[in-house]
Amino acid sequence: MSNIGKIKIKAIADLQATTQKNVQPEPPLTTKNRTPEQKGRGRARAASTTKKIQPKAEPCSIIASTAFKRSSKKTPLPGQLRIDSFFASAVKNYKVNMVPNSSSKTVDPPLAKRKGNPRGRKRLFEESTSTSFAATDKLDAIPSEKRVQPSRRAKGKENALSESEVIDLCSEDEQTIKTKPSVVATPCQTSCPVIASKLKSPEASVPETQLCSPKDNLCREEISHVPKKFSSYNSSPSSTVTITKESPLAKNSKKGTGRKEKRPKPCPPYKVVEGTTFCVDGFQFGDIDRVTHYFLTHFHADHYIGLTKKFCYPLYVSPTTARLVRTFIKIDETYIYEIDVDQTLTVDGVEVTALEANHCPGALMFFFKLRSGECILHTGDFRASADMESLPIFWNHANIDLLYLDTTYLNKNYDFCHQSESVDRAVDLVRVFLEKNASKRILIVCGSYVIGKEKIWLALAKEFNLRVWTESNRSTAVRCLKWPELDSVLTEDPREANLHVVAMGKISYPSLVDYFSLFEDQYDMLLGIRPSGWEKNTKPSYGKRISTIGIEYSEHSSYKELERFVRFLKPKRVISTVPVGRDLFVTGDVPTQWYKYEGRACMLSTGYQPSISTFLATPKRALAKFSSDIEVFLSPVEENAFEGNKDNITDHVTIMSSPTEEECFRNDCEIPVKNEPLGPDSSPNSEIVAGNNAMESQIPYVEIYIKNETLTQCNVIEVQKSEAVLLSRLASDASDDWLL
DNA sequence: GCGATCAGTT
DNA sequence: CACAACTGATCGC
Repeated sequence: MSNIGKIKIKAIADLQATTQKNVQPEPPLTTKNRTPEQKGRGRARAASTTKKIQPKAEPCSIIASTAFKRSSKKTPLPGQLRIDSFFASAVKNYKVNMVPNSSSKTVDPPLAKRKGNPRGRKRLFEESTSTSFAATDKLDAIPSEKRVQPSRRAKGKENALSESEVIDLCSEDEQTIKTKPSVVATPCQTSCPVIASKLKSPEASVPETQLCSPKDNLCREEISHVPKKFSSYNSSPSSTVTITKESPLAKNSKKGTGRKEKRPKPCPPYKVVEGTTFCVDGFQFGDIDRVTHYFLTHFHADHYIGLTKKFCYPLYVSPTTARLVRTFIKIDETYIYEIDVDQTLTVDGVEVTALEANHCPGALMFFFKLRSGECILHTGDFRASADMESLPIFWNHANIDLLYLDTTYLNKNYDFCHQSESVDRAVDLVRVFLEKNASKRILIVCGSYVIGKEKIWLALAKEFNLRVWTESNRSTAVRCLKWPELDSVLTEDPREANLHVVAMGKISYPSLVDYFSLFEDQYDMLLGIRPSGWEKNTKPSYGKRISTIGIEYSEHSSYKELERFVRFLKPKRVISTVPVGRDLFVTGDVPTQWYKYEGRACMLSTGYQPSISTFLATPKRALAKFSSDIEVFLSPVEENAFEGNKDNITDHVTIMSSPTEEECFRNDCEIPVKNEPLGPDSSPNSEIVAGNNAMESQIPYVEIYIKNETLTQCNVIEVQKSEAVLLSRLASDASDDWLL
């Protein structure tokens, strides 16, 4: 094959230089380029280091940062090549030359923090005690329509199993009922998770650094208010986690008061990460047997429900969520472990990496890499985006064994525009409204959750130069976000603000009528804004005094976004974490064709993979390390091109296009691959054909034959051979049945 | 005062 | 009517 017609477009070194790939910890971001959230993070950290022992901030403990600019595009650019085609069309004798093990980043565990005292008691979302305006409390209470509560149903009737029942999480398919383990640990063992970890098998024992440090004293102190835990720590170590039906949180049962025993809900299996003793977003199930660490993905009530100040296990949260938990729930500081976006901690031998979930502020996804090498992603609540496909961790860990997926909108009917479009639409509608009523004094009232939806009201405030007032609980929450732009528009005095942010439930006509009555003297009109996933195609309602507009705005993935995300990850298994009805045990059904690839036909899937250019632009993706004494081989093409002068080209391979292939493209015929016939799936529609026929000679190279008109001027791309190996690995994983 | 849990709201 | 995420109310301690 000749090199005629090949043009070297860009050395990978240049690409890497521009993307600061993999090598060093990311330099501090300039304020200018950071998102408010990121800015907040930095500040929060600086501010919070006074008391708390931070996890070791070794450079290697932070795998990578994805704090690069995120595109708002939902689909790859037209000219981009899709890597799924690359995977799918691997030639039949595709062989992979595995490199010497890349130096894996080892990460030190977050050190145990043992200090702090239980704090005083306070209600969640208590009323603020002081505002500059007397109406504030009144505002907080609006609307306070009294409802008569019907008589309540019997407690615990739903899913109530006998206390001797446990769920075996060996297999998601086989939830068998077993007898509760008879072994009960001592009070301190059971109440102190750190001690509890020690009781586990040797290989599962925690590092010294994770043990209770002021020797267990605190653990003992905790016993007094720690509910007794029924656990079996002497059972053999395995991936099995059992969940007791009876909870020690049923402290009432211990009091012998004769009161009917209160049992927590049984814990659905998807709350516990398989192969670990980690529970994600499951706090309402009492003590879960053998669960030693808890993770809270974000601070929304349906996720932290059950988390109270009595909580006494290690809790892993983002810094933002940590501030919210400290503020509203006040669990013992001892148990809060912060993990920031793109940070990796080793927890009980499991590498845990936090990823931005694109949900509400502080929302995380958790990527678990088990001792076994198994990789598990838990999305928490998230909104999938194409940008996530550039996350280095997905490229550096090509195999996801299990995906816990937020399937909130797992229905083809759910299709949302991008959040930026929602924001633009809100701004446009408000602008039109303001222009049409230019002579009027207008109060804008925007619905919101305690956290979430900030982008909408912040955009309005900035665009129209509005001051913002919000209810006291939300105001407190917003301060926890450490988002300077939000702080800068907020005011304590509702009279000073012409944009009020209130609970979503108050954005209804009758409620707004009541609300407006408080400000009639100050305004002529009120415009209510409802940002919600349900506001698709809803028409604004314009009234003489009260108007409302709905803004399609979702913080969960649309169906298409979900599909694309799952197709991108190609996990071996998927477990939905979203119940479809009232029964927490019944969750969504993720279409298996999104991730199960059987036979060749399935490998022709299109449309949901990132492009090669996305891959190349991914900052900090891992590069396999080559030691200097490994001889570097070149593809035959390169050898021809450089006539054996390997020294100049020692660390690259070639991704090249073939003139023959271009010709074939023009002629719409099959693409010949060097020395090999094409596999049957390499139809003319394949955009990229990858080949590596160098297994015999252990040559780490990959050739990618590009078939795309837009790249005819840039047919040859150099990549580092280690990247080629990574590509090979990805390709081989995706197409095992194409290997000899 | 606290936590559990329900119904109701958008 | 989907729904998530509250919000308010009651109950039992």
